[in-house]
Amino acid sequence: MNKEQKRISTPEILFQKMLNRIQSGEWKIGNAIPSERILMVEFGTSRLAIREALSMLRALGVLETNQGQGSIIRNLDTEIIGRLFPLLFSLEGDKTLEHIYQVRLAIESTTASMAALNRNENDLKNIKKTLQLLRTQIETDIEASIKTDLEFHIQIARATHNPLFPLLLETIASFVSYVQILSCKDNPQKKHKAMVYHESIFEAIQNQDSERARSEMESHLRSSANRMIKTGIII
Amino acid sequence: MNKEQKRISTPEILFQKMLNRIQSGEWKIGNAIPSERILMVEFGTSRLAIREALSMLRALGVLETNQGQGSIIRNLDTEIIGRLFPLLFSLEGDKTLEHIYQVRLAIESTTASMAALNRNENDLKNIKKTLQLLRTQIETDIEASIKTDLEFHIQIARATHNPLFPLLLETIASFVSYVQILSCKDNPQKKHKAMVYHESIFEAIQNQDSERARSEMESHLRSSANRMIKTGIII
DNA sequence: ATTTCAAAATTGGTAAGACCAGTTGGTGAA
DNA sequence: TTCACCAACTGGTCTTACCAATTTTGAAAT
Repeated sequence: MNKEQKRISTPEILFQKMLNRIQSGEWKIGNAIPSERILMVEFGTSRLAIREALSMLRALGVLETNQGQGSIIRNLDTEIIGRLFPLLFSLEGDKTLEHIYQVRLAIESTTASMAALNRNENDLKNIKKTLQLLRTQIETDIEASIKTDLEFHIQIARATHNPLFPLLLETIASFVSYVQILSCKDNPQKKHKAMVYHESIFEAIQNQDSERARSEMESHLRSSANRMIKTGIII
Repeated sequence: MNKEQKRISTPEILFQKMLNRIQSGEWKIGNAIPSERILMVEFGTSRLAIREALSMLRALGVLETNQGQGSIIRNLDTEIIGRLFPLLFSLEGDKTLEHIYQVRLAIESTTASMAALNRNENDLKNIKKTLQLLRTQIETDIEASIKTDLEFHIQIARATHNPLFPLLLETIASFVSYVQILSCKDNPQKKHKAMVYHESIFEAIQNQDSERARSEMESHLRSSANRMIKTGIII
């Protein structure tokens, strides 16, 4: 029983038309698009429909709007993927701590290795700075050090010069940070151990030793994963 | 000179709030959300703002709306993400492609290895069936074989028994399926080569040889990534 | 009592008009 | 010339009204 074609609403049509204009180059990236009032007469529709279509473009990250100025077309990079990842992950059930760590292991053993090959001096400087911050925080402010720890890993991901890796990592990590806080407290021995790993990873990346970077990262993650899973803390 | 915080518009806020409701499970997938009139009083805002927020959700594919019925929360299928791909072509089309392949490599070299260790007989049966289907399709129906190819990779990801891997892979892969269709046409030699890799990967998983599974998968992906990037196919 | 079917109520879709809130640029005063 | 202020843009929001599709209701016919 073939249902009728679903009526396509006006904003939907406008959305498609605008998308076409962008793809065809009629609306160039970086340039401003006509004002809502103008679009209104141009498309022969109400402002409401225009605004809803623009909202859709905004939701996708193709459009950036500022009051008083207008809207400009943005270059839609891989950021959109990052925007959708959290949604995908939260809607799908069944995340155990172990699952998350397996993914993290897959991602980070690669980022460590790639970072060792692709890092430039600036990357190195950033990672080093974060590492130093971590070194002091780990003795004083546990909660802050968790954040810095994540930042350290993200810095490494950035050094791959593939924007997807930091995005992915942030998404994944948002699921575990809570646990880390509970786990790391009052465990000076473990803290020290983690710090040693961090230093080793940094060294390997500095020396562009991709294999060692990968294996140190693996050991680091495995050890912290084990610790947490053993303590039985589930998110 | 720190710019003021950009004013966040009402629809934007509503969008976030609604997203939270979805993620928190207050609005369940498959269920209808309250009508626009009700949301209007609930959030204490005008219907316009509500509608713009709903438009954003629609644009992301999390909401499906039908006149006279209302709106229901959709499970965000990874397919919709693939639809966005044509948007991220502009300047960095090939670079984006490369980035995606790097992530795929990170994920799949791990899934192959893990699958070799964790697969059970049922997994094996599924993979084998898909592989056989692929063998026949690759001679006859290219388009279908692209889908089956992806299915093969996802089967492997499933065999890790970590649900995050297939999810991740689907997301990533949905971006490239477009390209593959264009790329694989009329290239019997490459098709054969890909098939050989597939067989090898399967063998390794069957024999629970995790190291070989990893390396075969790596070679496979590298070779197909190279092919596509070299041919310079941009959508 | 059950079935049927048309009217009513409910849902989203669209329009028009008014006004608020930032930004820009021009114009007049210092 | 320089500075301050005031239009005239821009998007942001609300109200009201009405259209269109669907579902629900309830009364009439069986």
